[in-house]
Amino acid sequence: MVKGNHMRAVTIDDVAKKAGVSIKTVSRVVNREPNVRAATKEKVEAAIKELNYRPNQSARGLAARRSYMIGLLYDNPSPNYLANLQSGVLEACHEKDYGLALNPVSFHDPDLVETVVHWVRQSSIDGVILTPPLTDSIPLLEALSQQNIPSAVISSRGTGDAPAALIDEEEAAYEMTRHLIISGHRDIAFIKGHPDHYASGLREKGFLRAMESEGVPVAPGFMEQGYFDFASGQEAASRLLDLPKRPTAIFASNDDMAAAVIFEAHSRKIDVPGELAVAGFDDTPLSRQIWPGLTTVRQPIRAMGHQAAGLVLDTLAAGKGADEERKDVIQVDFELMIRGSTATSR
Amino acid sequence: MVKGNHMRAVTIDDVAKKAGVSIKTVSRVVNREPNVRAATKEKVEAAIKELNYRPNQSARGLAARRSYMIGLLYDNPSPNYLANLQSGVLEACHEKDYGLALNPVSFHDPDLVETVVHWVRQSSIDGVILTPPLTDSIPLLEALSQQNIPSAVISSRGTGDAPAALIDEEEAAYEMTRHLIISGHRDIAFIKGHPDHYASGLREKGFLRAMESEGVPVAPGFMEQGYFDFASGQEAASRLLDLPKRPTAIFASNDDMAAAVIFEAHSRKIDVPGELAVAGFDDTPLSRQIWPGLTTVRQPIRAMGHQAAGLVLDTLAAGKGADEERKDVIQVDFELMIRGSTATSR
DNA sequence: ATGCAATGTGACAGCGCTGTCAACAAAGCA
DNA sequence: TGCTTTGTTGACAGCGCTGTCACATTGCAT
Repeated sequence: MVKGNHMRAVTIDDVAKKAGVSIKTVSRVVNREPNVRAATKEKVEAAIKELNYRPNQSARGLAARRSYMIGLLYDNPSPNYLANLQSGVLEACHEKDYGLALNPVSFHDPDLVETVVHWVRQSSIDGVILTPPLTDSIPLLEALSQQNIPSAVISSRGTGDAPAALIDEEEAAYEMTRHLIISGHRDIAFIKGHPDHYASGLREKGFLRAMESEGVPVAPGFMEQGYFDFASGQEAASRLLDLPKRPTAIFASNDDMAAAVIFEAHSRKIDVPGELAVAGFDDTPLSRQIWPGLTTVRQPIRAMGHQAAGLVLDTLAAGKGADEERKDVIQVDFELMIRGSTATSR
Repeated sequence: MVKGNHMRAVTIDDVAKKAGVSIKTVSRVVNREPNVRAATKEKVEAAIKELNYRPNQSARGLAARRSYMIGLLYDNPSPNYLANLQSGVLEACHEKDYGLALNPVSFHDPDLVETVVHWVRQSSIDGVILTPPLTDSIPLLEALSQQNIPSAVISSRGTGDAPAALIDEEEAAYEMTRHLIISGHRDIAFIKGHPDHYASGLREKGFLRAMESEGVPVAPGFMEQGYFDFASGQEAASRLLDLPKRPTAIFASNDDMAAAVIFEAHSRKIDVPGELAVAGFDDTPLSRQIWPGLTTVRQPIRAMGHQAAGLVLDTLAAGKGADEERKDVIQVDFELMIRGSTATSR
């Protein structure tokens, strides 16, 4: 029952002693504060490296009244989305020696705002990243802004003054629709995304704009409501494929629903892409793992996560507050991934 | 440029004042320490509730020399696996007011042990959860044990003395194989899992045991090496389906590889399950999203994450150290999910 | 040289909590 | 009844760091 020789971790004092300076100077170097002479800085950095010193987060957090953590808020996203995003965010955090706290919440929770604000306060979370559909909750955005909590949103509605990392959803949907039209389709159906997500509207708008600009009418019954999950996609597909004159192409607002369309087509022995072309949105791994490969819009989720975290961390580094109305919007490029599900054979 | 009316969060002093006791007593109640009179405890709890008090983690961490965080170590798992597991772990952490720190590492990193130990020390992580294949790194397990860092493993090799949450991998593979045999197959091929994972061996063993006990020989060339990812599954499937006398059933060691088999079959116009039955392992969402639905073994990953976190937190609560050789192993039930990919039609 | 701002550095308090230990109350025992 | 034992509570130090502010040093113009 040896009580573990918990050899004391190296502290700022050790570093200060070794470098022959005061702990405050070490603190300055660690926190990249100005007004440290280059020579001093080097000495300290050498000592840090030699002792392999890493500041104690609890002590830092207590003294500075912050946690050196940012929060990631999400509501039941697809595992692929979450894993990718998280990986990007984590990377950015790691670079800046920040921690990441996860907080799964519910968009429809009536106490959402209070829950989040209280969580941030009591954990001294320094900033938060919001993912859809939370990015579209005006009350939440307002509360965060008003409470002076630095935040960034992923793929937001673009409204609100939080910095954002996003793609041009409408343009992406527009181009995908054009791809279908150019491939020769005219009977194109669309499965809408979850109405809670602002992006759903943008994707729909892009679709409609392409149809209109190309002079292709949208047949009655060709706009179906979906909710971004497989089951809703399946239902929508089922209705579309039961239509007396069914579409020759279906554009679903995300990959899960597109996969469901292909699933339904398969089980009705409808050939994809021969009799039905299918397109999705997101480029999740799923799109490469089903057959035929799913044509979709690639969103660099991981990169967006990284960017968004960067935005929050920059805000933190800069003003130590979300005061100055920085309205950064990082728009990253999407890419059409053309795969088998829209292949035009003949 | 208002400096944010960061209304001071409620502290232990506020609670103590309101309850008319010393802060130490509040601390006792919060930490469920013994020797507090019931009446006192109630007073304190009332005050806590009324003020909506939650202890400051940084202060707690600093004073108690621990972080009230556990770490989740993983090496590039599938997004589905990670998301599920994490969700379970997070839930358990939440219940006990613990935080979760994520740490993606690399199994093949030569400094793995040092990296992990140092991370745990410097972040004062209180305990860790390991996921495959890290669970199979003897040096890592030994280091954690020797350094007295409470840990639990998910689906471990069962060796080592860390508590574990696992399923009977071999039995699951055995039963799945029997399912294929009973369905009338005799030409059954097997795609092995990543050799770094101990579970791969168990699944293979279960397969072989079933074949042997049913007196079904394994044809030459019917054991293929895979690495748990789609690409490797695709290569293995490709080789198997190119065989002069190809299998009528393929059992892949996980869903990603099984999906790849189905993909390959589709692209060669081989009917699944008519000409080729396919079985996987894990029951990821993918298995329901491809066509035909994938027969697979359901592992309750989320529940296992919850359990594993519970094991670590219990250790923490109990001995405040990993001293007493607790060798808990929670074995959870698996379930055969029979879907279209092994349907026996005729 | 001399003065004065700009720059660099350190002493020290204290962040909110837990561990230690001492004080005191209640209960058990002879 | 006095004494020990056990249970309950509080005073206080200090965890490792940052913020504040005072002081030391430098650069530059005079």
